[in-house]
Amino acid sequence: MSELADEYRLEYFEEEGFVRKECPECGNHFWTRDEDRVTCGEPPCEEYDFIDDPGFDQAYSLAEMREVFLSFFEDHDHERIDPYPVAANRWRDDVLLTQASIYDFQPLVTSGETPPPANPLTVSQPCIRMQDIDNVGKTGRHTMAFEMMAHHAFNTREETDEEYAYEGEVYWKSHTVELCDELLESMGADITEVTYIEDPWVGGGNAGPAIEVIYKGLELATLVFMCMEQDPDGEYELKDGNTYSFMDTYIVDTGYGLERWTWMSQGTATVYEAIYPEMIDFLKDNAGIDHTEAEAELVGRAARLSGNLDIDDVDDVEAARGDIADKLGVSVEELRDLVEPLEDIYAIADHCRTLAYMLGDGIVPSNVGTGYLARMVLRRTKRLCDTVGVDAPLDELVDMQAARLDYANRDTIRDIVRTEVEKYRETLERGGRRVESLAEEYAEKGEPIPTDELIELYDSHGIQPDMVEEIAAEAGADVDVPDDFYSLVAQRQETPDAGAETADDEADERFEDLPETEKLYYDDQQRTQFEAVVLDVFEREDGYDIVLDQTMFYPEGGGQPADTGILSTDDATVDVVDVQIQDGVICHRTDDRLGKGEFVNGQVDGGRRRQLMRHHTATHIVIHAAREHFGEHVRQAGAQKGVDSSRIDFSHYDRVTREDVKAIEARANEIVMENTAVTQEWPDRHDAEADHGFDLYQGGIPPGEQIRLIHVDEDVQACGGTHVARTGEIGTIKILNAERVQDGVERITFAAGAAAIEATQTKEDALYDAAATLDVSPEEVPETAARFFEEWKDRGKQIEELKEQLASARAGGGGSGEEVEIDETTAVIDRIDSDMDELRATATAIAEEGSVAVLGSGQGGAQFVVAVPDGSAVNAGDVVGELAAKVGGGGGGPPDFAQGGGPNVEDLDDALEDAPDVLRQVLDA
RNA sequence: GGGCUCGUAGAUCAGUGGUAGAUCGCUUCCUUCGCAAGGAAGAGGCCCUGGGUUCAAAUCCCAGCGAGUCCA
Repeated sequence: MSELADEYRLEYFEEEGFVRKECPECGNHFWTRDEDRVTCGEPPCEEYDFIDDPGFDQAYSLAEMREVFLSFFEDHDHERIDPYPVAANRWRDDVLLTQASIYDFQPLVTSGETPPPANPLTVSQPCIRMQDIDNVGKTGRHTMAFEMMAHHAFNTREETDEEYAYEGEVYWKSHTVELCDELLESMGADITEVTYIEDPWVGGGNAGPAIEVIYKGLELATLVFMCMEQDPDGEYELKDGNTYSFMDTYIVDTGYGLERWTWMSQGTATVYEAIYPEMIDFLKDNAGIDHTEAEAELVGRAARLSGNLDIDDVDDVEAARGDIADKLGVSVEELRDLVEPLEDIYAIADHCRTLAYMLGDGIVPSNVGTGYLARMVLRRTKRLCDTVGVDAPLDELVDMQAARLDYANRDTIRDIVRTEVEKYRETLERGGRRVESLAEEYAEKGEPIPTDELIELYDSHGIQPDMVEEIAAEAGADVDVPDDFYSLVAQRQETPDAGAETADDEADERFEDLPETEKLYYDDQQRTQFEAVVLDVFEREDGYDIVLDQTMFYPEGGGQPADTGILSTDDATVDVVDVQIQDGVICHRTDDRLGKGEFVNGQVDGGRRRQLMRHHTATHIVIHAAREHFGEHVRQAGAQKGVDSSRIDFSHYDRVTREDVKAIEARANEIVMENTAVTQEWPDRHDAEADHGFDLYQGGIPPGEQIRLIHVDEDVQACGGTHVARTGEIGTIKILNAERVQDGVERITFAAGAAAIEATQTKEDALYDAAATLDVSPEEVPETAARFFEEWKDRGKQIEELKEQLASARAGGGGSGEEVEIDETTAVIDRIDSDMDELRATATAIAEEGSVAVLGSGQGGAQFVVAVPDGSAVNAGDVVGELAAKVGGGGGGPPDFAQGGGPNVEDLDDALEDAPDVLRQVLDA
């Protein structure tokens, strides 16, 4: 750490007369204006000093504070930008949720590939940190949802030769601290009390010096100066044990906690009361929490005390509870009864805000990804409501936060919450029944419910151990929840190795030197013929990769398969079977080679290409129609175009019904019939984002300063695929199927153009065939099929009845069977060539008459049934075993009724002849 | 993306290779002025689909479809 010490010697500190000190408590170095200052000022070295004594001139609400911050930086030459969604996986695949403002600009802007929307800029970015979920409500200062107010500046070093999307230095460390100081002063803070602690930052492969800003015991901001990257040869070893070196880009990354600034301005006991007071009041009222003045005073003192303690997570809170109770002169139980409901209410308010951000940004609850996180938060919130006795519907609570945050899709949010709460209720009901029967079972045995049952209940059925305890107690069963329960669950999840990762193809040096191929397929998407020069040819295992200077062949990408076709010179023609793009260079996989430097004539398979274009444009239309039909939360989650059919996966919180399909199909074909123009444009990416928002990037985020937009009707998407010129060229769109691929993700398969006609005809053929078989018109098929099915069932019942009648008739002496006296009883031995059902019925009937039945059948192999009347000493299982052995098989069953058989039908009669002997033998044994 | 659990009567679920069951609901009858309830009888099952193993599969194995759940 000390290696970076020089990085903190800022001009600003020098000009303002700051001194650098070392905190005697924690050993950290910090900068202060106060020469007499001893500690760094951050708990636990020092205590909160702003509760009931706000550190700013006036109290601000959350919204007011946000505005003060953003306009301060606007006044200091920053451009204000709109916040990004909390679902960070919309633009990057390494994280699920936005956890800091810098996430907005990773990885494309921080690496210098793409320019920032403005430079410098300021933003108040909603963030969600799931890792704080257990602390919320308990520590008094943790929230899962928060807004990180920030200002960022993106700089590149003067001396670099590389090209970056931004150039030169906007400002760096000194000015950043100066701005922070000025902001604090403008709020009325006593800046001699502010300390700047040196705290190098490392994360996500980047690093740099950073400064924590502490005021009155509260960390108000972190100023990060990202300027290093992980480098095995780097000269700086930082706290994560890796070595780092300086980058060409260096970025000011600040984070000012909106909630904390608001709290500082109000000095309430906890942060929650400062940021959503009206919601806290509502929840308290709804849960019937009504404190006497003495109680309220006690709660306030407890909050202040816990604020002053070294509390980083919920375990500390539990540990500290006893100390706090002592200091307040009450029992731990008394304190807990008073404080716990409040903690739950704080958590509910925070969780509802989290849900409002998530659902408001279009996250759909699911069993995967961000959807799973949303579901987890929702269920947890519902449990908290039930525990503390809040009976207001959850959708109303989430809506209160959504209204505060000004979301436009509040109806959808409420709908999603209602659907999810209902699903959860069903899960609980199902689980409850399961636990009840399990509890009764073990209560009867007098055993506690074993751990592996608990693990399965949780892992497979989503039932928390504490819920099992509750229900089991009612049934009188014990439950022993082991301390390491969750690690046992994790163990069960472990899989026996995922297998080695596939090794990357080694980089081809000749390949890297090639220029980017000129893409003719964007100039005129209708053309299929072109001329080009062969730049290079690579021999591959199963053919050749030919690189041209320009091409009309579309490489596989964005869910659109590659074009096929031919390349020909004066004396040779090769087939193009696949086309791939890598770093802008397009490779044509061919069956034979062409000479380097030759002129070629390229011809794309036009029929195939046109069909792919129809399907690609149709994909945009279908998703657009689905969005119109279901709402804005519908978002592409993957797509694959083909020649015969295409499919599109999209987020939606309910099943797609037949009615939905019809409506979407109708709307999609309306757009086709309107025959509107499909247009492309290449706007600046930030203009495009400003105009259309992040919904542009349904198929992924492309790099670069300009992006390609495709307009179809009112739909706009960033897309690299090829499209028809007018929607009418699609001909028709036929939805073939709708299915659920994951919870919260639906798949629609459809066909366009000729493929739609073919698909429809195939389906009609099936209907016509069925109609012909039933000898009715297609319209009558459903009714007739239903009638036939009913009749078929009736006949089954009739046959069964007749078999039973036949059986009792046979038993009554109508059969042809041989009767033999064995011991005291009569045995009927007979061969009836019928199925097992009839054999069984007959045997049962004979046994009811008081005789032993030994029946054989040659149908479907040699089969036996032996039935024995009550009180007979014959063991039917043994008899069948012996007989079946004679036909090369086996058999068995209970002593009074057994079945068996074997493959050798020709030995059946012999076996039956031996039956009397077998019976006697079995009796004697 | 991975793991796990479950698909049996209208509903909820038993049934671990050998004749498909229970409870509730439903229908009819009896008791009652009527209702709640009680008594009696009865109807209601391609045991999710398709393969495989076996003399024999609701049951065991594989695949698919459907539902649920945990984790990243």
